[in-house]
Amino acid sequence: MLRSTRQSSQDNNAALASKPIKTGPRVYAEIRRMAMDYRFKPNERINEVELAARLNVSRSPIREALQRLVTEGLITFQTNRGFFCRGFDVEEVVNLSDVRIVLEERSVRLAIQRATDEDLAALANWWANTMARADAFSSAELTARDEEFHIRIARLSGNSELARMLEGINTRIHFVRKIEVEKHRRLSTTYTEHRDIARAMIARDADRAARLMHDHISISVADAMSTVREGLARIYIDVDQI
Amino acid sequence: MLRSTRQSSQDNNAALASKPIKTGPRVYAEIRRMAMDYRFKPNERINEVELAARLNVSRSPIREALQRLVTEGLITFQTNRGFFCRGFDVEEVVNLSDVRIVLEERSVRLAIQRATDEDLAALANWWANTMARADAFSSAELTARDEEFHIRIARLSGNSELARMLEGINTRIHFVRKIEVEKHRRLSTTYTEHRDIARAMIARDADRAARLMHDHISISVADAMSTVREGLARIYIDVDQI
DNA sequence: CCAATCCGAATTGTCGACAATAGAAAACGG
DNA sequence: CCGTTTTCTATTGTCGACAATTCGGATTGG
Repeated sequence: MLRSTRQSSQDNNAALASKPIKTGPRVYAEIRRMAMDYRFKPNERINEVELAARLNVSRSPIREALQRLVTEGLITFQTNRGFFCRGFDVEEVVNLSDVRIVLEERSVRLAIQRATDEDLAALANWWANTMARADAFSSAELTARDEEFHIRIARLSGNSELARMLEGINTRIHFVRKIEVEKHRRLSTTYTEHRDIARAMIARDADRAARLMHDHISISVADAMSTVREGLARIYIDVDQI
Repeated sequence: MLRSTRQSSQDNNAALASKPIKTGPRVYAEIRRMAMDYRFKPNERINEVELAARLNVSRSPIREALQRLVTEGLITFQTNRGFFCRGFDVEEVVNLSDVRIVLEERSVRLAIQRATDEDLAALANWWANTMARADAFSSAELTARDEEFHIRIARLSGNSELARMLEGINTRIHFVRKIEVEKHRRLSTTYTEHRDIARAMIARDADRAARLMHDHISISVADAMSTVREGLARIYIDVDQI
């Protein structure tokens, strides 16, 4: 016998053990992560009912979440045809990275202007700590740390809109970062580059910090792109998960 | 006797005379414009049923549109409390403008690199034409032309993501632009500034174009902000429309 | 054998209904 | 008279249902 969907969704939450997140935001977060990780096949239509069934909710919260993700650029939409996972588009990544570079340069410059010595020291220490424990982290965790380094600087810039946009870009190029991290697991150029950026910030050397940031991003993006072009990166994993 | 809502919405479309736009996108566009023009009282809650009644649709398309507008930064949202019109926040405008400056600088630089001579000539001609007919335009039309000038450059940059972000910023600072246009109706500094930018682009003088763009934006924003701070601008109009 | 046309199944678009929640008003107690 | 608790009302969150549309396969004609 069927229990009401509402009940089952409650049960589901209970089953997830102490996760009292409202279903709306939860659904949004889950779908978002799926899109970030290319868990939908590129360019394939996203079936609303199927997704709804999988997440144990009705189509309403699904559609709301999908609509939001459209404006965030994670998926696309065509009237009467539905939502589509974006394909992996090299030009898109290049464009986003170009934007990212100027925003991150501005970000460090503002942070150098506005952050306190304590803030910058904390940043450097946090990163040093991360570097020291790098081996203990999974690739996913390392990717998250990489992203966090940049986001922390954006926060220190004092410009919340700038931070917001960079976060938006991050979610869209998440996959590229993942490639980089997995590829260079041991080859720790990223780590020293971040360290040097932090040092330049502490020295309040805006031009140097901006240049380091610029190079850091362009090099890693170019590297990731060449990996992609050589077909060495698996874009998505076709899982028959529950 | 009540006709089905679907029918009445069809009738509504027919009544609007040759406007066969689907209701979903139409609703989104209308609400978006309302938000852009601060037709909701700042910081006030947006009542879904009221809005639905006014636009002759059910709450579903309303909510979808509102969700999208949240991610675009035009309105805010709190779980179980609903959607709120953003207040007019000076710091937000300043932050957005700061971002806008770096993006527009990048925009001109890329356009200078990539656009053809014809493209740039067309830009300059179009603007010259606009200037010549400036007196015939309403303030709203002039504002639109101002926005279009910048968007055209963004398109010429060849970076669609850049253009997209600038469009997003534009919708959020639309009100500030409107202030500027209404204030300087006759004082045509904007017109000559745009003209000079176009000329610098034709001359392929990237540094000069970028600098002009930078100054153009910072000056107009600073000017608009002082107008706002002096309380000379009416933020919204309380209309008891239909 | 291929192209165009026509169905029928699958999917989206929108709706009205109901449950859960928040906020306001009323009742209560000090 | 003021602060707290309770009740009530207005609003949001989610759902299932149905209409409109699209897509793929079968059918037909060349």
